[in-house]
Amino acid sequence: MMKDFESTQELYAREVLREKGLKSTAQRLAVVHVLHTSGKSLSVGEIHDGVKGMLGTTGLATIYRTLEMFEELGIVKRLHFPDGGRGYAFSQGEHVHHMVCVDCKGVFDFPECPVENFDYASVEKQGFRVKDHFVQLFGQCVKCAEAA
Amino acid sequence: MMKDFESTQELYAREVLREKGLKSTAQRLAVVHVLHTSGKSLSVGEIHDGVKGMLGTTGLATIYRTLEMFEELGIVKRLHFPDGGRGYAFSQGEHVHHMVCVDCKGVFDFPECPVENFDYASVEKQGFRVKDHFVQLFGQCVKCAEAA
DNA sequence: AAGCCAATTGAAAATCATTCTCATTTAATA
DNA sequence: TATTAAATGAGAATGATTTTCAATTGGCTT
Repeated sequence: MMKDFESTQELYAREVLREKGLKSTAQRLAVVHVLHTSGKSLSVGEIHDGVKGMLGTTGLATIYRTLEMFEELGIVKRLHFPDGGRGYAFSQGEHVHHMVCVDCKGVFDFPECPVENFDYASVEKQGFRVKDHFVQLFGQCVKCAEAA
Repeated sequence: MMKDFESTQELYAREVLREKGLKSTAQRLAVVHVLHTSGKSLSVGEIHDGVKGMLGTTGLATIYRTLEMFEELGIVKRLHFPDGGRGYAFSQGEHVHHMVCVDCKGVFDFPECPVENFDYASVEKQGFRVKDHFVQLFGQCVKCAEAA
C-alpha cells in the first residue's frame, strides 16, 4: 500500500513502523490520516468512522490495537476528559502538552512544559522518583469563546 | 447512622453533604473511610470491596453514584492511569496534585502546583482561555524504589 | 513478478465497566 | 414517631474493550 502523495505525518508513521519492523498497513496509515487532518482529539469511535470512510469496512478491534500500539510508539497521545472519556490526538513524539476545549473538544498544542522547571523538592523529600508526567489544560478555544 | 468515633475526614464529608442538603448515609461515609485509610488510590472495584467489608452487602451502582457525586463536591479526586484505568483518591477540596507510583499504585500528594506560575503566553496567543488543569506525576515511591 | 511467512486483520463472541430502572429502605426534619 | 424526599440494591441494559481464530496481506526473497 503506497499512495502517490502522503502527508509528512504519514511518512513519519511509516518510518517509525519500519524501524520497529512493523507493517505499514492501510488501516494504520488511515488512522494517522484521520487523526492529523481532524485537528481535534477524536474518540475511538470517531477514528473508526473516519477510517471506514477511507477504506470501507474496518474492524473496530483493529482501531483499538492500532491506537494502543501508536501510543507506545509516540505517534499518538492519549487524552483524558473530565467526564472520564478517552480521546486520541496525533503526535510526532515531541514533548508537547495539550489544551482541550471543553466545548468542541478541539485539541491545541503548546510546546512549553509547565512541569519542566518545576522544583521537585517537596516531591523528592518524600523519596519519590519522578519518571513521567501528564499535564493537560481545559478551557475554551477562540471559536467557542466567541460563539458563547 | 452516627458512630462514636469518626475521622476528621468523615466529619468533613458529613459537613459538606449537610451543606448541600445531601444525606450522610452509611455507604457514603464508608467510601470516605475506605479511601482515606488506604492511603492509595483505589479502583471502583476496590472501593466496592472495602465498603462491602464494612457494611456487608452494598450495591456497586451506589459506589459509582457516590464517587461521581464526591468528585463534584471535591471530596474525591479522580486519577487517570497510563493504562487508561481510573482511580480515586480522597481529597479535602484543597488544590493538590498527585504523584502515582506506577508499581504499587500508591498516591502521594504534593501541594505545589507546577502550573500555577506557568507563563500562559503561548497559550493565550492562541486565544485559549484556561479554566482548569490536570497534572499528575508518575514514578516510583520510596518503598518500591528500594524493593527494586 | 511470484511465492513465502510472520504479522495483521475482520467478525463475532466474550469480557469487563458503567449506567439505568424501579421497588424498597432510610436519613433528616417536624 | 410519622412523614417524605433522597438514597439504595438488585439486576437488567448498555456500552466499551479485549480475545479468539480463520482468512488476508505487507515486506522480504528469489
